[in-house]
Amino acid sequence: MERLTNQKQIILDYLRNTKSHPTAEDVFQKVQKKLPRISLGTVYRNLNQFVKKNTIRELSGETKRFDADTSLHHHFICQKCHRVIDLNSIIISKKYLREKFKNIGEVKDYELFVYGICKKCRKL
Amino acid sequence: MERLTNQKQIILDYLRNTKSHPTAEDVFQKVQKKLPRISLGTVYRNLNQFVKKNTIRELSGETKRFDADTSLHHHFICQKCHRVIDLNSIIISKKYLREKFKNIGEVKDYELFVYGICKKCRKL
DNA sequence: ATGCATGCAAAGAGTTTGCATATGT
DNA sequence: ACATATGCAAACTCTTTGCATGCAT
Repeated sequence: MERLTNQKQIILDYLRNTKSHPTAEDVFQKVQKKLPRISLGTVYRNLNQFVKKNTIRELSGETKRFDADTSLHHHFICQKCHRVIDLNSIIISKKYLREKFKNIGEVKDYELFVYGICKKCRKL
Repeated sequence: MERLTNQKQIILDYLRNTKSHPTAEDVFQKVQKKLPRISLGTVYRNLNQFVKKNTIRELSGETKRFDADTSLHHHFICQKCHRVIDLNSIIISKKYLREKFKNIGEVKDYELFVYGICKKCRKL
């Protein structure tokens, strides 16, 4: 059976309390403050385990990022500061896509990335 | 000024004549058949140059893939064979997104990934 | 002739893995 | 007690880069 370790709890806690879509390295650095002896390998192993169990989801992009919010939502990626911002409005329904692309394959999921310059960077 | 080499021409030719959204390694292996002495480094350098010039586009995902079709279209990614299939119908307009997310940032582009099991794999 | 591009090999990121040890159940 | 998880380091994959040489302009 899977075991609930301190490392796991703290990693998951961090992911659930941030909206920053951190990379594995980010997670490592944050978690390290609470568990100085944790290793990057452990972070990777746990992140991958969480993804497999669908506890978190992985965002593909230049660098992989992780998101503890597995509900249907999308992302805005700033082309300047590379920040990832949640887009909470659902833009397309899965049902619609399923119907639309039934001759391509069986649609399981979808992900929309919107690229641009975020408000903060726009101001600079 | 940028120089047009044999290597560049053959790489671009290959990209323009395939719909397979190859990875850098794929490109290398194909191009190697015509230019046995080409190096992976050259392939990477040229792909990056093309992306910068907007001659091709880069698809983010588990592994980076490249697409010589820079027009607005989306992708279906098979979760089994990892094939990338073009989805040619435009599902959302850029204008719509621009308006919808104007309080988040300035929308420049967007990319829709639809995940699922492709027809071919479905049959297995 | 000039300087951008190439091949090669080495170096860098990011990620995974083997192994002995530690720890949750 | 026992199996899973950890820390550490080595290994792997993907990508970039430095350098001497080649080649397009």
